[in-house]
Amino acid sequence: MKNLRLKSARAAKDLSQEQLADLCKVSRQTISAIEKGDYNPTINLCIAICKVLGKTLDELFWIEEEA
Amino acid sequence: MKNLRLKSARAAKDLSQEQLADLCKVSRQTISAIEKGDYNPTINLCIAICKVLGKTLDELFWIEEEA
DNA sequence: GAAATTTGTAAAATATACTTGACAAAAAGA
DNA sequence: TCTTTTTGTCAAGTATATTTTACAAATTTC
Repeated sequence: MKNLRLKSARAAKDLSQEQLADLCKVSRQTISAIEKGDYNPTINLCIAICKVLGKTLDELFWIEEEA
Repeated sequence: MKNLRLKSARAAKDLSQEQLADLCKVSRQTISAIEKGDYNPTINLCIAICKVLGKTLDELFWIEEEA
């Protein structure tokens, strides 16, 4: 499932995937894969992304419904 | 760094590490390692733990200060 | 509409999350 | 004290997160 909240938060800071990736010290493909979904990043990376984008874990990564 | 919030939330539900592990479909050692700290679980596992314990990501896994 | 930037995606390699099995120490219950 | 349960930890293996390189499609900018 796509993570549109992340895509939106990144857009709000006017950052490209590559810029966000650099700030999180991770590759561009990793950011792309997370936004694309079907991906299971580590909590430390999620926290790093949240801090760069000024959001919390719940705001960007919490999922209400999960099969 | 130890995750005492997780340990506390588990105690509040009166669950052993092994019981929590079973409910999260993960090994006991993995739960032990997460509570012990120095560990970097995936976001999906964190979400599974949160749901079992009735907590949110921010409550159990958010970190204010990170070197 | 050409050039530059951004994004999607794929394959192979590497790093690391997680498992399994096992044993000892600590804690809890009798 | 004795027994049972819980927890810490280690070593070797498996699964998967992440990297690197690369190319094409899409978007933006001039």
